[in-house]
Amino acid sequence: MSMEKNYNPQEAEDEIYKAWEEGGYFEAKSDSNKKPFTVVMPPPNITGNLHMGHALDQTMQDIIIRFKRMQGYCAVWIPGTDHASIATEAKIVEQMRKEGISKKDIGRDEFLKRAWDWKKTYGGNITKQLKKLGISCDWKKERFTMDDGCKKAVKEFFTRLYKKGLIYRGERVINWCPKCLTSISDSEVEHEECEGSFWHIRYKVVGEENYIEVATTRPETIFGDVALAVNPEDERYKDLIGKEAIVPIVNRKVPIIGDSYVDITVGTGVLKITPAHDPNDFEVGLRHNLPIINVMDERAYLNSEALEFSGLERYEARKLVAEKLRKEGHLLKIENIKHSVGTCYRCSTTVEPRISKQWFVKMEDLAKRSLANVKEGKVKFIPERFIKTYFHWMENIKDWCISRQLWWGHRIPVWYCKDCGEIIVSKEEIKSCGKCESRNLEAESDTLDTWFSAALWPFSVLGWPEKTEEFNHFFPADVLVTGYDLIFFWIAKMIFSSLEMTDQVPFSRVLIHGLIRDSQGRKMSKSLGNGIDPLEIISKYGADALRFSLILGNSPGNDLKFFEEKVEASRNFANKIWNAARFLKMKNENAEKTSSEVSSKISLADRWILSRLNKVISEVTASLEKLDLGLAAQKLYDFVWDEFCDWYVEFSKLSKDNKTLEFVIKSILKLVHPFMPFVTEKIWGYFENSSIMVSSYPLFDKSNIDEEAEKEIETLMTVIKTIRNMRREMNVPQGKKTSVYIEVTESKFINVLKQNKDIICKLSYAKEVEIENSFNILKCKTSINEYSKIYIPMAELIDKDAELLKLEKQLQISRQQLEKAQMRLLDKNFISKAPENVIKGAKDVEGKLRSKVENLEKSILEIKNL
RNA sequence: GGGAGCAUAGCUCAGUUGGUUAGAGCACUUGCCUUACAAGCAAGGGGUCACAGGUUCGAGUCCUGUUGCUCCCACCA
Repeated sequence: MSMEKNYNPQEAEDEIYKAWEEGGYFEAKSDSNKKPFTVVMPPPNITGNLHMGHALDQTMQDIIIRFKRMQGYCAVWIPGTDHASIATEAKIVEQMRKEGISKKDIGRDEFLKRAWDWKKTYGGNITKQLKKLGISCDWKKERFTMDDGCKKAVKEFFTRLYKKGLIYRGERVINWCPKCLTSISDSEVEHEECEGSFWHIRYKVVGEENYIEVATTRPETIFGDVALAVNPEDERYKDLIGKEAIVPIVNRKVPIIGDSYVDITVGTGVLKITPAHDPNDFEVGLRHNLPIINVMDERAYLNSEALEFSGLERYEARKLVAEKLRKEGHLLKIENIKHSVGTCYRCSTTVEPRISKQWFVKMEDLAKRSLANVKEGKVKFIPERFIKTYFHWMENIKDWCISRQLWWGHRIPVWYCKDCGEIIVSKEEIKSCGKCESRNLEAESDTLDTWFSAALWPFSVLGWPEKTEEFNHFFPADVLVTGYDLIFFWIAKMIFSSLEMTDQVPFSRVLIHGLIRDSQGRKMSKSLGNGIDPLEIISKYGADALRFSLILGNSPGNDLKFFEEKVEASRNFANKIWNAARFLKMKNENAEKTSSEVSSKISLADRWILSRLNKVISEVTASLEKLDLGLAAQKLYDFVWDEFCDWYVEFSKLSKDNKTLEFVIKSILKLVHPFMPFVTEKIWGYFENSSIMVSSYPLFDKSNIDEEAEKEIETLMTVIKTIRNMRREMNVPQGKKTSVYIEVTESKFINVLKQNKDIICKLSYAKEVEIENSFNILKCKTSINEYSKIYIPMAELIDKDAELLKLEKQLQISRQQLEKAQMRLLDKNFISKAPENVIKGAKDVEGKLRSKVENLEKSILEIKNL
């Protein structure tokens, strides 16, 4: 089968992926006696569509796992999806809204049935899309965060923490999303800087004529005011402590209290205390035994506490309350300020602090332990700097609110006895109260934070809490790949959960990547409409091109801007490899036809490329071991394109022996395979009967390192480049062959140059090449490098003056460089302090420059004497 | 308020533990359909590595400060 002129990914990819799956190459057996290497996939949301972030994340994991698999590890990559409780529930609710029904209309069971149906229909979309990227995860091990195994793990986790006293239920002011209608945790709140106002309101002091001025950003919560607070140290107000003030509009008498929480420098230094609507006010309220008045419902509409404002939405109410305050003369002024507002990370609605009963995980001890383990280096962050982010967060962590007022999710395994009030926490379904034997039980209706189950992912996917062979073999994971935006949401939670449940860290290294932005550096988002669909890019350029462009030249942890041009360049690279292979194939076929004898003697070019290949193998392997994927890709790109294609392939056109060519191409295919799995597999198929996936990764072979050959080839290249450059300067068209005379000034290279005359001749487009120690040729175009002086006889084209000018300019530059180099060598400090190899390098440079200067001087003299 | 990152060619970015002449891709100029590849080949132009100090024989790289941009965290009502 012949190879087309250009590689066509569209035709190849799906077929290859199918063959891989059918071949079972993605599967890892836990009974394998190979050393395990484990990667656990961050589960994409079932509601999600493939975006560039996934593409990056998945590609990185795939490169690592393919590399390790080829190295001979029992490499397993476990895929799965996340139930994404808020996002999915919102989707179902929206779907129902279109049908004109609500959650209440159909009830919990019917709702869950719909949700599961939805999951069955659409939940697999994202996995289908992932496959387009060519990822080699073990689909037979695919999991879902709400499958039976995960349910078991969640119950185990919850009950064990509860028994240890690490989970508790309590009434707190939590973050409430009035749109999603659920509590959310601190990490699910995003802070946004926005324009706001300070409303300065006066409160009358009871029994006195004076007023106190209070500044607030939220006048609508005035109905929940239960005190005014000042700092006891504040000279302006300390006499007021113990007195009472009257809340305007509601005309309620409230105490004026002293609390050191109040910041003297902020606003007027007086704070209105609204315990139901601010977490700090809540704390103040606790300290001073104040009542709690909730003035809003779950949608953030004012309730009956708000008098005539009841039933109004919070922003509407804010306006009207301020207006009434103004009319009554209590509004002193409005000051424009910038302040930060918490918003829901799912729907961007401004969160409402809300008092309610919720379940919490006590974080202090868990955080301490996970901090200690990371500090000991049991989990390494790549790049390292993110460890600081992690430490800072862990050191300042507060209890984690885990209950959600949603239906789609893991139901909290708790029952309340309606008779004796007992709280029963159990992994099993409970029918009667263990204390009073009453059967009058009520199950907890809340579900758990999605991240609660995600926290267990690295071990729940391996069968935990059951004692499975897989868990023993594959846990803990070796690498976790994810974005820096998930450090708090996920990485931190996995670490403490794993330590608590398994006494081990969940993974030894975390590879953190950045965000993908559009070409202007903006986040890709639905609202901006600047998202680029990876599937479209794949269908246009192929998955390999997309993968490579996301990896090439990117260092870990940095954001990256997406440019289609880069994908194009990557596609061209795939095509370049394709064509190198095509060249080999054609060459092999021709050789068969002519069936001429090939010499078994290994040529200089062969020695050189094998030496270079082995250095590249060693460098790329080292980069991949360090998880520096971008650097590895860059090294491969440079080697394949510049050294192999541009030089070696050209050299090989003069040789009948294809052995080294074939060996190097096959090695390149293997090295590139983790990055570009499809094109390498496709090409491999033209030469081998097996899959490249089961081939072994190239090993560094020290015996192939040949410094002499490298040095000699470098000399050849320099000479060839000089000739090409001369031709270009003289405007000799590519097709026109010239004679070339090479006067070798560095005599040790004369044999090499002579032996490889044919190479020089071909690659410098020469008619004939003469190589000697000296020539006596006049009226020639000349050029000088450190090894030689080159003549091209094109007398009619030579402008003597111009030539002189050029050479003199060159001489001047070279002299300056030489002078600098000599100064260095004369510097006693340098000679005594610099390491030997550096001094040797400096001497080499000086030698080269000196001979170049000498050559130039000689040439100038010759031309002058013409 | 605290922390982190970035600043290198027109654009996007690499640049290992400091080592001398700072790289790549894209873009640009010029010439080539040289039978692997025009998705290509060859040659070329373009950089006081943000600024100011310091350490060092030697600094894009390490230290200090300044400026500009970005992000994260935080209970200033």
